[in-house]
Amino acid sequence: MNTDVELRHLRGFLAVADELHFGRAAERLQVAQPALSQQIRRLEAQLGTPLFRRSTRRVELTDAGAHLREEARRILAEVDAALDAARRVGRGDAGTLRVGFAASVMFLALPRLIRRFRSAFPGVHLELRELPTGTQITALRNGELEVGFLRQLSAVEGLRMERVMRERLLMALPRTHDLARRPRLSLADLAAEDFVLFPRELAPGLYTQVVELCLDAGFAPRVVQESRELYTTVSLVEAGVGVSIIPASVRKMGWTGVVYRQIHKRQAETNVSVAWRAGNDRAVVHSFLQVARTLVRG
Amino acid sequence: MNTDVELRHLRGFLAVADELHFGRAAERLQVAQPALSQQIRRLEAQLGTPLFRRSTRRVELTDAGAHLREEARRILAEVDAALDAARRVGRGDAGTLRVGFAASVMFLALPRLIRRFRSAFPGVHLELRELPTGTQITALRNGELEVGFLRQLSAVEGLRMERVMRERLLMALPRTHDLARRPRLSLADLAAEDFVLFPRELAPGLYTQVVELCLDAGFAPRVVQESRELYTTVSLVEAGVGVSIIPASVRKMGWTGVVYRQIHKRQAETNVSVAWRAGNDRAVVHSFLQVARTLVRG
DNA sequence: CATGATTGAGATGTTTTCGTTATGAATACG
DNA sequence: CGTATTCATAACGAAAACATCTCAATCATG
Repeated sequence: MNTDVELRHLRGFLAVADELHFGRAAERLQVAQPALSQQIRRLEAQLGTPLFRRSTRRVELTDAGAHLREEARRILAEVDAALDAARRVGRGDAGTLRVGFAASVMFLALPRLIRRFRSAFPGVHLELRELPTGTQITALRNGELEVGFLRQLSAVEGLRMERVMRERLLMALPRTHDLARRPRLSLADLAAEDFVLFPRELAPGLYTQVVELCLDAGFAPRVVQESRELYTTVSLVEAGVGVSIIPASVRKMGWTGVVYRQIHKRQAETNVSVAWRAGNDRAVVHSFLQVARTLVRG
Repeated sequence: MNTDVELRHLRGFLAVADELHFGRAAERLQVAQPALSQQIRRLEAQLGTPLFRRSTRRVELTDAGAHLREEARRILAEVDAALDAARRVGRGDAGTLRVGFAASVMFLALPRLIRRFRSAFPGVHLELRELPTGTQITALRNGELEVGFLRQLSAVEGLRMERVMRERLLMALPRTHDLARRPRLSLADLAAEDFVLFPRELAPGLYTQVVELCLDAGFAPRVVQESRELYTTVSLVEAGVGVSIIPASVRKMGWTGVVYRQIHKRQAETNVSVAWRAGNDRAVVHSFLQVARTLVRG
């Protein structure tokens, strides 16, 4: 039906429609004038209707030509856009990327990473989903997720991982608290204190790690208050509700009524890894990983 | 830049993207398989990115390919649509047609004509404008209007005209009126009556004609009430406000409280002509005229 | 593990298509 | 009335797209 019409014909037609002059249009297209005449004659034959009314002295569009002109202009622009978009997707500058993250990672540098990635690859649409580590791992394997941020130590079959962040856990206590006067604290010093912690289900890995740290220190933390946002947690600490154990990056929030103390244990450290399916060669993924790796250096 | 990409390449790509099989796609396109391989290799070279990940046993889309697939499908559909539209415009089955009409024509068969045209050429968009005859004539010459309906008797330089309707003017009076009992009336019998007429500016030609008819009969009509819509005029007549002179087609409205009487004069006739610019060969215009001419026969 | 079937890619010759040059015809303009 | 401009036509040549044949790789199957 229309399968003999090629973009070349539309390009030629558009040039003549713009110039209303076969000679100038041919020059613009870098072809000889008779070639253009033939192209357009063929197009007109295909359509079964003239596109120009031409004498040797004047060229003007017919109704059909005027209509086709607008359409041709749009279509050619769309082809360009589509091809450029495909190029960008091929380079990893565009497309959709599904990123999962364990809740506790939100406390860390994820927001900064997202911002950094968005500015580096503005064409990429990010789908962010908060998911428990286990769910992420299956989702990554199923291809429902391209990238995951999780607290996973051991290797997982079929996935590749890289540590992107390591940060210490700190004790946080109210400035008004008696213990706050001492420059050094051991975890055991908190044995009798009230704790403010996030709920276990929100970040099971981190929760377990915190509890185990306490058990190592010889006590089980008495949680008097739960809080889903780290921001709230710290403000509760400041208000004197209790003490807490939080990732070091929180210090940057700049709460004046809270003091932080090192936990002198090797396990008092949280590792955040970025994970992706082995063999996933989507260019967007590598673009993202490239940005994620900048976190390692800071 | 993208000027080497042709629709052929998009068609080939789309076939393979749909089939995920070079052989079947080639069959669908009625070409040999190696030709397709080459087409797609060229497209990929143009884009600088692979569109398929292929082994000898499996073909699957890359991200760039998946994106391009949707775009290609849309673009090819749009090209088809654009070419079809151009064909239709060329045949006069589509486009925009600007139609002017003198106000008094609205009283006649214009609505029926519009309806008839719309069903015959649903692709054509009609721009209807009520304009005085004089304005229409200049608008037709300027190309601001393609077709006009007017009451013009004499020929006009540069325009072509055809009478599409001729209808008599009738006296209309309330059934309750004394004169309504007489089966035959002459116009002079209305000399002393109150008249309901449309305002002069609304249809100057028809207005003048009505007044001249009365003057011929030896009186000037005393207009006690003006009314912009003919519908209203007749209802006022029925209400006994006065008598009127109206085009015969109004009788079809079926007012029971109104009686109509012939005016036995040759001038008691209104001619409606359709006019267009001489040499206007827009296909839509001729499509419209073709429908307009059906009015002559009824 | 070997063999055959299937599938995409490569190489080569042919056909088709497209473009260029040369020429012709029509129209506006001096 | 002649000239210059401009689009169409014809003939030729080049480039491309395509078909055929062949190969290499992979998967299924006995």
